[in-house]
Amino acid sequence: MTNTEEYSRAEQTRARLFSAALTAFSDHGFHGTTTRDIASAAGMSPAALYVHHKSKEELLYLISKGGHEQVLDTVRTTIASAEGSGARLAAVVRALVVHHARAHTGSRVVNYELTSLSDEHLAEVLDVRRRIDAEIRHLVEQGVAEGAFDTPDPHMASVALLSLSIDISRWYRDGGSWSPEGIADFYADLALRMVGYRRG
Amino acid sequence: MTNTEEYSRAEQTRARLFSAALTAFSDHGFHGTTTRDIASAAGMSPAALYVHHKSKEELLYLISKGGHEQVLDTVRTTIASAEGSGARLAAVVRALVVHHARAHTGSRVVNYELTSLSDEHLAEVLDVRRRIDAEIRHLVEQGVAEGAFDTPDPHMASVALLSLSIDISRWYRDGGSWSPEGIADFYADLALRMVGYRRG
DNA sequence: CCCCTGGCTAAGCAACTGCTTAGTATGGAC
DNA sequence: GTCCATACTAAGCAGTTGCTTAGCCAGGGG
Repeated sequence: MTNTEEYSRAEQTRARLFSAALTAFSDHGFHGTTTRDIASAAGMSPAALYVHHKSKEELLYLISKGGHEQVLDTVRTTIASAEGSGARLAAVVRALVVHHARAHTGSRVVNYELTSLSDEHLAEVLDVRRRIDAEIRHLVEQGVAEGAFDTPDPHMASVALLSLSIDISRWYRDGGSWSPEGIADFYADLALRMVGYRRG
Repeated sequence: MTNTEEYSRAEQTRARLFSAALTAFSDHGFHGTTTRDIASAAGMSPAALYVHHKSKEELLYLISKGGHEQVLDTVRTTIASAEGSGARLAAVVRALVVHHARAHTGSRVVNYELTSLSDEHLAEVLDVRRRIDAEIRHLVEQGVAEGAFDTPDPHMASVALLSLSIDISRWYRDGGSWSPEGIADFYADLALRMVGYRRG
């Protein structure tokens, strides 16, 4: 091993290919992106991609899986760090909004390119997705059980909450008049209204 | 003219190509769909596509433009047919939800394949989109002016309302346990909560 | 000094892409 | 019956696709 640095040369190259693929997939879609696009954006020849990754699809898989796991992690950490259903929901929505706005490029790939994954990879990603859904659903159901929330359908409400956050990656643009944090504050309030939160 | 029927043979063929393209674009994306896919799904040779359409992109344009115009039309008609800001908002959201659920295949293309349009076509479609946004924004602003709605940011609230409706086309699946109408009723209530509606 | 390994490239293959060309079948007008 | 516009197809062209092959090159260990 020649790895005296924190990250080996191979790891740095892999990271460059990863982020080149992420940007390209976000801008032109998976099928609209060529391996030559990715390689040249990473400053390498097309063949170099295959030194570090099995296929173009594997890059999409790494992006999708990693992106979903990051969201799941954020949700779990946020829920654990707040007390009370109202504060928890507000904090989670805030975190989800900030994430989907700041990382809107990656989030677009994560949420809109799933159909280009292989069956096995898709199943894996959908599994993480189900865990994210479950976290939000439990949070809303707990709030209702406690009497802090009032909604006729906790499941549908949780779908709507996640939906609202995810869709930010579709319309958010850098340099607009709304900051991720500004949207997050507004959406956190919106979320409490949606679940019929009443101060306890 | 040989057109004794209501629709000429050419019009029927164009419609078949249109709906074949719509399904294919929705399933595999614009770049993931080949002209051969579209033609064979419509029961024709690849060359037949070019008898009726200038290019593959033109089909996407027709789908996107038509889809957006249909939404604008629905929104305007619905607003005109209801009285009072609360009833209007509920009716519009209901209509938007039903549309994006029933026509989720087409709506996916309409909302997620815009980047594959030519610059001119994209500009045209974004123009219709801006008019849809404006309708919703005016509706919310009017409700606030009347004192029927209470929200700290009518513009952001209207973006959230549209966002929630559009994202249905991403997650809705036929044959699930939720009907378009069931979701619509829930979302109409959600919308009123989001804008802080108070009975007047 | 030589060699070997990890990281990379030039060249290219077979399949596929959007779209065109040149031509065929059909059915109504006259 | 002849004509002709309309609706279509078989074949193919030039460029592009994902990915492979064969080999080059730097640099550390022996």
